Amino acid sequence: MAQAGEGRRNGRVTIREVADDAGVSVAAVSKVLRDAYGVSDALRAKVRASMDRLGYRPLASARGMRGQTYTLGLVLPDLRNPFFADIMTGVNNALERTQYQVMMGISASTAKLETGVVDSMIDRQMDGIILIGSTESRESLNTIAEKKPLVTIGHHDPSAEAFDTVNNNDQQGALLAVRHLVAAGYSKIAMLSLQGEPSSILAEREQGYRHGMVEAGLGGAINIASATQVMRDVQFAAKRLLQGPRRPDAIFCWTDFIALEVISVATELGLRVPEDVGIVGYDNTMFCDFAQNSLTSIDQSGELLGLQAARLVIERINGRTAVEHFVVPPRLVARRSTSR
Amino acid sequence: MAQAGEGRRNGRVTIREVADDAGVSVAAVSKVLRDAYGVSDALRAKVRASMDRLGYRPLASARGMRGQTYTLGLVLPDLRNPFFADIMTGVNNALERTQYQVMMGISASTAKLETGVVDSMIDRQMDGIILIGSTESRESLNTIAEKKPLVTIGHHDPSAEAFDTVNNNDQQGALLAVRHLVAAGYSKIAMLSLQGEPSSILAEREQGYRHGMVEAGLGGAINIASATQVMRDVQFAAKRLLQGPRRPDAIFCWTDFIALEVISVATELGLRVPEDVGIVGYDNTMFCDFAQNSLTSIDQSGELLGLQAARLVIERINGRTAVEHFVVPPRLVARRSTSR
DNA sequence: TCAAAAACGTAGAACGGTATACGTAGAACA
DNA sequence: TGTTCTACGTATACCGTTCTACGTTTTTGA
Repeated sequence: MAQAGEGRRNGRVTIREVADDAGVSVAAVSKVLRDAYGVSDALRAKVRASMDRLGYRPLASARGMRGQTYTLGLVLPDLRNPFFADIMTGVNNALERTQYQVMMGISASTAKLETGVVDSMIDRQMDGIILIGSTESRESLNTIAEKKPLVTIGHHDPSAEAFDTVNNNDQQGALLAVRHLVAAGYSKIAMLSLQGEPSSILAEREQGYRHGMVEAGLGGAINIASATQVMRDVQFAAKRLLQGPRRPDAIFCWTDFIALEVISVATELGLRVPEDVGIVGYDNTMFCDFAQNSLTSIDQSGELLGLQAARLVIERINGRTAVEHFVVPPRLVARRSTSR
Repeated sequence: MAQAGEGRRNGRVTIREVADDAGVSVAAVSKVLRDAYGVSDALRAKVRASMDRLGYRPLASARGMRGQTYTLGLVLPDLRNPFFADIMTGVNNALERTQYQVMMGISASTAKLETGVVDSMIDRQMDGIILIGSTESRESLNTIAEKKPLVTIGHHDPSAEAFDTVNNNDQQGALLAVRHLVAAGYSKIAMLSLQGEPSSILAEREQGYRHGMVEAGLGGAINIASATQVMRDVQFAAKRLLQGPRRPDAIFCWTDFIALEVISVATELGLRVPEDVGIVGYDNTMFCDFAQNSLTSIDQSGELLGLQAARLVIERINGRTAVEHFVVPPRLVARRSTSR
């Protein structure tokens, strides 16, 4: 076991070899590497040339021992939801011209796994952490923030001090959805929410939904069902709603791919979308636009969220301590699934 | 900048503190950590207790300097394709009871970015690398394999010696698709393939498609179009096919989400699926099952592929050098999109 | 009963960078 | 002309582990 590892390590160029090649000290090379103070242009050029010639790449582990690893950790709840692809695009754009690299981990939407992933990112000396759709408590997040610069996406905590948050206005997004449905003539509007560890964005969306219903004088029709992200569970919940005594004429779903599944269930039950039941999703992912779905959805500009999160975490790495809470307004994109 | 980093590092428990707490040497603690030879049960228990009491976690960077980091790198081409979620499930299952952790990177399906991601994983001392849907050349892969244990998923190279491969039989998968379409009464069967850097799995699928067409006496109708993964591009290619002079009555698409897009385009053009045009996808991702899609697809057991890849890379880390090529047979799942 | 072997534990040199403390030369200032 | 800065380089301790080499105790075998 050690054998294979040892054999492979050979051939790796070290900072010492670069220093020898350039005829300077190790410290000088390190300075060039870090863009540190006290290097002349001539020396910099000489060192750069040697690095290129030898194909030198600094070892992140070694750097991590005393300085930075130039690695950002990004935790996703789930790989099936294409919304996260949009966020990643934004993150990558923000990092394009920096020397930072992102490594992703999956929390599978459970606090236990999420903690494990985050801990292992801290163990791996990530310089900063971006947490998407976290279900952790304020204290847990503060604990993480004590150790590493932290930014959350999709976690509402406007009074948080130790970490930054990036969000769309989920309450308003839900409100837009309800208003749109009401305007389209629906009145028995239900919401399908997420079951499991309580998440602040779901709380916000539920709040917005309630608000919208009351505003439209439909407070009596408020009806929030919930299901985990497991297929079978969603199908069951959707059937319950659509076959129950208080059958809704519209369902606002907390995320697109759940909405697509609800469309599927409705279709199988012989219900027509949008005539018999209107459906609204959230995130406006690429699948909404497919003709067979044509799903009305709330756009929360995932790419922008990712971009901002990356910007904020790098600012924190560079020393900012004042908290920042970034909120983008959501936008409703109407499609056929609600055009009654 | 250093300030923030320094302030945060404080409080981290080191192996020395554990050793002091347990009243043993640092080396002894390290041995316990690595399950190395020469520790009595009593010592092990004592050390474990101290580790728990102090909340000790070994620092990956420091471990990486001499030994392993217990981190596996996994490179995905794309975050939008839900197929990769299946693979990840398998990988995670395989790693459940080990101390390995996976970190993911995205190659965006370009060799340049892929090289960058892989290099940065090597810099970060990942113990092994799993590459999904790689478009790199044999030499590049060999170069990587020289440095780290490497396993590819979705890359055919049965004569590779330096790294393991895990695949489904793509040629057979395509063959199944064509045979199924022929049996359902389609004859002008086109294939929509992937444009860009040549990929061996696409080559295999095209080969299988050709083979199937010839076998059915339809050699003259062979028609392979291609498009990148960009939405607009796919739509354009689909329209070209469906509005062209040799309009096919069925299209075999290289992956599900492309097929869903083709269904969308066909629908918008007023064509009925499956009556006017039959559609087959590949990967049998969760979206195929939705009633509005009901997409016939080829299942390649993503979860199994992920599981095997993780197993193989760990075996290599543990010293195996003999090459292994794992191939799983694909399975056609018929749905409404081809039931003429 | 004694030598040899096995089991257990320790000391301390790596690993490849970073960053502090310091030396030296030339420029600027009085 | 000396003094004080500033710019540029260097030497080297240090980060938290691993792992080899070695010493000591216990067990085994004849």
